Amino acid sequence: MLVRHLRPLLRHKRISSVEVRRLRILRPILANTFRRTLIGARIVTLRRRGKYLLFEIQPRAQKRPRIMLGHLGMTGRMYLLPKNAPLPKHAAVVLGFGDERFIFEDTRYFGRLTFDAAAIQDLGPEPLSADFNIGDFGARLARSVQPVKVKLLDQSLVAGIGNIYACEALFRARISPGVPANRLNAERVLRLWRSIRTTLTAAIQFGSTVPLDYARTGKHGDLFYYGQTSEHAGNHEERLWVYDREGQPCRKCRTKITRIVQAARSTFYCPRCQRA
DNA sequence: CACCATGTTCCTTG
DNA sequence: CCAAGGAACATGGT
Repeated sequence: MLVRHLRPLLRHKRISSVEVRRLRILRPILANTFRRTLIGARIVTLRRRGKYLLFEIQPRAQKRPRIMLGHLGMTGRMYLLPKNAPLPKHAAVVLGFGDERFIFEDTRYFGRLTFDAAAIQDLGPEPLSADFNIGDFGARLARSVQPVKVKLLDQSLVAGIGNIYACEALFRARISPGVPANRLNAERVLRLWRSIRTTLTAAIQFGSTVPLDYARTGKHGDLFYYGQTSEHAGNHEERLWVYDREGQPCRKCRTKITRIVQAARSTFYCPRCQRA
């Protein structure tokens, strides 16, 4: 969603200034290398890989384009502001273009903006692409004794699933989160494979979980924000089946949603709909 | 003060 | 070498 929103706004633009306000965001590269590559460079296009944004950059003095990786971590935001607008408190990197500025804001500074490609080397397949092969998926699950919920967060198994959609996909697949990955039978593996795809497809339909038009959407109501173009915008109370719904009735069977902790992360599930 | 938070990486242990 | 668990990173909301 963010890529779709930003791509037309950034495409073909030339970067005139680079301000790094939080070095940590560039890890492991140095601010000088980062600046040297970007000043005067043109943004060719934007893509996505898992949770990473890929900025294709054509540096001024080099032939080959370079790929800059962006990751939002937990609290990262990327958006454009007019040049005269005040910078937010946690602006980590600011790129100037003519009369606008691209802002990478990140309250907790867990996000990244870097040319280090190592981060995407070991990513698993894109779940909505033909690369997401059910045979490989089942084989990987069969080799792990980890609880299936924890395994879904492994980015080398499938790229891009985070804590929210791991919970949501398991609900749709009617699988209990604590089941060891290698104890899922073929039927459950198939249900999980399909649920990952329907969960993510629905999430894209509903809209983004981050504000896409920050300048206009300054108001922060709940955990979620919606893109202006979403057909379902405003329908957020219907959006999630289990995530962050501890104690509330399951939308299918009215049983109270349970919260447990796995690998130091919250897992939400319906103990009746999702059985071991 | 307590606990919680959309994520990844590093360190330790087995 | 690998897998798994936990802490660390850093800030803010409740």
